[in-house]
Amino acid sequence: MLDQDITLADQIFTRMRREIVAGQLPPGSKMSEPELARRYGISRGPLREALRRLESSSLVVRRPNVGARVVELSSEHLLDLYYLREALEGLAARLAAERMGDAEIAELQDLIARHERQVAQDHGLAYYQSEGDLDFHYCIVRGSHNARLQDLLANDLYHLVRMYRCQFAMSGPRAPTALREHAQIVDAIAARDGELAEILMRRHIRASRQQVEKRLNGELATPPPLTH
Amino acid sequence: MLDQDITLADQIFTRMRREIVAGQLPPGSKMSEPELARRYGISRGPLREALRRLESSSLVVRRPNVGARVVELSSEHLLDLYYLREALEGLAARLAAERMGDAEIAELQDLIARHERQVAQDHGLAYYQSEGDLDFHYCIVRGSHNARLQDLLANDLYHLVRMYRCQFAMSGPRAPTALREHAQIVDAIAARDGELAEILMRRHIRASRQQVEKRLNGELATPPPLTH
DNA sequence: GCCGCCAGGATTGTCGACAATCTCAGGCGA
DNA sequence: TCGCCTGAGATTGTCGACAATCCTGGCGGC
Repeated sequence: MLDQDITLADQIFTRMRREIVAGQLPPGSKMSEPELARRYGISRGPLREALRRLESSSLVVRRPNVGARVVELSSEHLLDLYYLREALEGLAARLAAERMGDAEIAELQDLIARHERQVAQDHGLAYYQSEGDLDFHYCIVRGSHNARLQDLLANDLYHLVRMYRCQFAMSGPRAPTALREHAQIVDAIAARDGELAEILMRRHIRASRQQVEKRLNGELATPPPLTH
Repeated sequence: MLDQDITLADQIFTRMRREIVAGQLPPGSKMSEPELARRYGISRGPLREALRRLESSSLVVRRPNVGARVVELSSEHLLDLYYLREALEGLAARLAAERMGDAEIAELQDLIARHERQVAQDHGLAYYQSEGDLDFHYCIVRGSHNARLQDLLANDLYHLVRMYRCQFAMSGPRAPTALREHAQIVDAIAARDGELAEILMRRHIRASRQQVEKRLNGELATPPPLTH
């Protein structure tokens, strides 16, 4: 039909990933192969393949002869993730400043301008928690022209980040600040200053991490990680 | 029997990964499922699972309805890999300096001492191209106490690095230099100087990358990438 | 002579069934 | 009453077979 060239296992993989990230399949819940196969109307073959791919995306954990469960979220792993992003996206920003074409940079500037209009309109409430933030980071990563970096961040880490955001109900008051930092990074890239772009991006992500750490320490009156 | 708790697909996965890295399954070669299943004496089910895991390790590429091939090596992807390692292992070194226990550091120092004795004995010929180099880096990564970073480097990237080393016949005259740089990094970690450890590690990997770039540009009379 | 079309063969994707393994409840003994 | 062992039940791992899809070679038309 439209894009039926995609294999059945791929469809189920994408669908289950979306449901896990959104929380419809809650963390820690057991994923019975026969049950899921009935639920999605497929056989266990493609389903197992989808589970294997979800495992390599770190969205489910499998134990041999026991089964698969949706990954359990922990504040420790969330911080691990931020450290990784700081290093990887810092690299991406540096490479983007060195490698992006002029057209790509213009597109990026346009994206930032759209975000600014949207934030001004919404009073900056729904920027950070929406897809807008990840959109920006995704553009930078794509601009790095490093296939492996792109694959790693876009196919694995960002889905995990979105999962944490949904589950931990993270939004925070960083929306206007984040947007300003984004604009600074774009300026550095437009100026072809890779070193500065890397520094700003690392600082940007470190600030997010530090805010999460504060929240986890209970220093901020924001939604707790989860209700157990 | 010994460690039969491992599932059949896991055994095949590990075995095929070893053969791909060593070059027994040459890059670009087609991996027919019936043929491989006969060859390893298993069915296509576990074999497909092993192929899927090899794909997520970037050792094979699969196209729907077409099949799997051993990944093609390219100098571009090799450089991508070095950029990633520079960022990730720099992070690992910083975290290691902050988080390693005293016992772990003593172990690391012991490893370096053993390497020094070995290099003195072998006149430094076979250090860089052996597993010794990756052993060192693996210890640092383990010391980062960041599960995701550890998983990423040890389970995926290092196998790719070893594959490139085997296929490109990379050794180079960097053996004594590399060992000296390793010792400096260990000193920084022992001094709990995370910032310095990161700088030194990044410089260490960048130097390797630059040497590879020179070689790819034909400025060094060393084995060419591959004979086509 | 070159390009497009078509059938043959092989390969991959998918399915249902059987065997091996784990989990959990219940009973026995100390 | 607590702990260990055992057996039923369910689940995962593995296998072989069928259907859908793709590559290869040859043929006909321009």
